[in-house]
Amino acid sequence: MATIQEVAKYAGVSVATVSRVINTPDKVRKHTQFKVQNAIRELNYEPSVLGRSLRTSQTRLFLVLLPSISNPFYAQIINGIQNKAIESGYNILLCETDSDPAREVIFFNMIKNKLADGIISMDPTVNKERLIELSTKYPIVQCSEYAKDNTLSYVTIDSERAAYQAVKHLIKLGHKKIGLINFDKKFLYASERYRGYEKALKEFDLEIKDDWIYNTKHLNFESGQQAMRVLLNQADRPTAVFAVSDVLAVGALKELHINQLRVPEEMALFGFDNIEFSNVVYPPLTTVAQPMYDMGSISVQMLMSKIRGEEVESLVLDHHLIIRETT
Amino acid sequence: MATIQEVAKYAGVSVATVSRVINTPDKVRKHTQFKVQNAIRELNYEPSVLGRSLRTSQTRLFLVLLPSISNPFYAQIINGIQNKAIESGYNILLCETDSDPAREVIFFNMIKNKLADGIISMDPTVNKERLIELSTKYPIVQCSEYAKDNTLSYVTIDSERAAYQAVKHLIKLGHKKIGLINFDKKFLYASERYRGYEKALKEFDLEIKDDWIYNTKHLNFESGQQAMRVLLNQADRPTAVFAVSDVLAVGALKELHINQLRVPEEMALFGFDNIEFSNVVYPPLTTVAQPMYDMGSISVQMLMSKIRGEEVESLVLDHHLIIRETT
DNA sequence: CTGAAAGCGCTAACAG
DNA sequence: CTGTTAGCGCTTTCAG
Repeated sequence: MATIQEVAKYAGVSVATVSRVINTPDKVRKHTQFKVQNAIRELNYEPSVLGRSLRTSQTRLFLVLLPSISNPFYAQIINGIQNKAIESGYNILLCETDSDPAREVIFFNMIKNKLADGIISMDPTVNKERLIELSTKYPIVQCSEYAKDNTLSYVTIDSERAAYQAVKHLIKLGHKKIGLINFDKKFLYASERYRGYEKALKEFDLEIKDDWIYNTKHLNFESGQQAMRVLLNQADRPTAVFAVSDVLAVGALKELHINQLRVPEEMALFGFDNIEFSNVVYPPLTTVAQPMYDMGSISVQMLMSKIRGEEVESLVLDHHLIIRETT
Repeated sequence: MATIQEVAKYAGVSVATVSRVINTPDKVRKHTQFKVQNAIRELNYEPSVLGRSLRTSQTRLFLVLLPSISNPFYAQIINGIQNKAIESGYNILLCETDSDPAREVIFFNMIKNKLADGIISMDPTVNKERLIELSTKYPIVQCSEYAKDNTLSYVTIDSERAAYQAVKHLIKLGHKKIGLINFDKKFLYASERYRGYEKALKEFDLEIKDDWIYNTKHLNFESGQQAMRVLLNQADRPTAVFAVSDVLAVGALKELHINQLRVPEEMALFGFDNIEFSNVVYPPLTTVAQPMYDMGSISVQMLMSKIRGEEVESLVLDHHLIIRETT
């Protein structure tokens, strides 16, 4: 790679002028501009982000933190993020934290080190205190998952209400015994969806039975399957189950197949997230759709505002139920 | 963030000494070390990657190029990459190219700009010429997908042989009419898997019928489903189908469900990749397992060797068939 | 409109 | 063992 000095020498001007041609062309005479442009082309020059960053402290890059790329839920959000970012002249780097605090620190340091201009965090396992502290100094936006702290901006949905509606839908269908496959309640959305579940059951005077609630440790197919196995093993088992994530629901569905239970006749199932898989399994999964693409692109807009130093309002987007064939 | 100067002043030493304490502690007296360590702690100092990079031209970061994170095939490879990278003191940045050449350029520029020390490319759509050219200057390794060019290192499997074995397995089961759901043959693995398919059929004197071969444009569930729909619509339809990717196979399976065909009795199905989902669908998919984790970690080792300036041998790893219930 | 020069944070000779 | 200093590639005053 040629450096700015080489270009300057080649064009017979100073480095300052080269820099001006690149950043503020109006301040340079047309003729000089032309000479420099020519040198740039000839030498195949590209400004070094490193040198520039060191000087200006901006990289036009931002970090997207997510726990694991194997959860398809993130795929579409990232799509939205990526498109909007590129539109705004930014690039994104995906950072898989694997829910490992040590790894998180590495990525946080990247922003401290000015290797990135901002962070979109989608990681529910993120250290909230650290995130809040960091957000006082650097542009940070939370997407989907969020900490209950008003110094931190987020874009998300109303999980409690969505869960409430899902369970209500099961009730309207005549179900009286409704199970819940939940994720570890230390995650905000898990506890919110639990509350929605609870609220619906209470409203219709239905029993909330501990035996019908299973909290998984992990968010993968196997956990969902195992949860359903436990639920099925009860003498008095539920006739419908609400799973707080499609990944869990799909795993649960597998267990139903293994036990040759007819879905939804012998067991109804309601998922959450509307991941691509949910429409490929058989029968297609009834689920809650989040506006994933929008969540992604909006979080970028929010981040851009923050970078510009503007005040940013957090946002709760609409969801909707997608009734397919498991209910 | 505190700078090295502030630390130096606080500790009452020169910046050089601070730098030494960080990079080559042995060259510093214990007592001085202690003072500096203390200052570092007090001021919460972390070396700026930017300043360091500008000076040393290394970031201990590398880029992982992949077309799309929504293909679960990559998840496990990335796992292998990530673990090995961290072990080696490196960090990775995931770069989704979306098969968009423009985006590719951005990431390639990052390495030219010394923002990363190396690249692992898993993108089959990557511009091969550019990659080859780049690889003469920068450390680059291909993982899974590869260009047939011996200047470029890769780690992969023998796709042709794997496909051959898969189809042979179907033949041994008594199938005489075997369809193929393939991906665009401009991708090397697609053409290799095609060759394996062809070879097996020829060996057993079975008909290779164009109508039984469908090349999808995209690599997603829907394409697989559509492919199977076409295959089923034939008057003389195959009794078994080999799909070159689990994603396609899973989509195909959905179409079989919709048509109420019993699997494998009325239609057998063989996938490829052993993605997590393949064992969750019903019936569980027979497929080819690639050593994804190993591919990931080996590609890191290869990249490290390259960074150290060593010669690197490309590698073809073993695969194996996983016979589940769709055959 | 253009050039000279300072400096972003760091490392690595070089001297002592 | 430690300090001084040049310089990585760039942008940005400040003069002219």
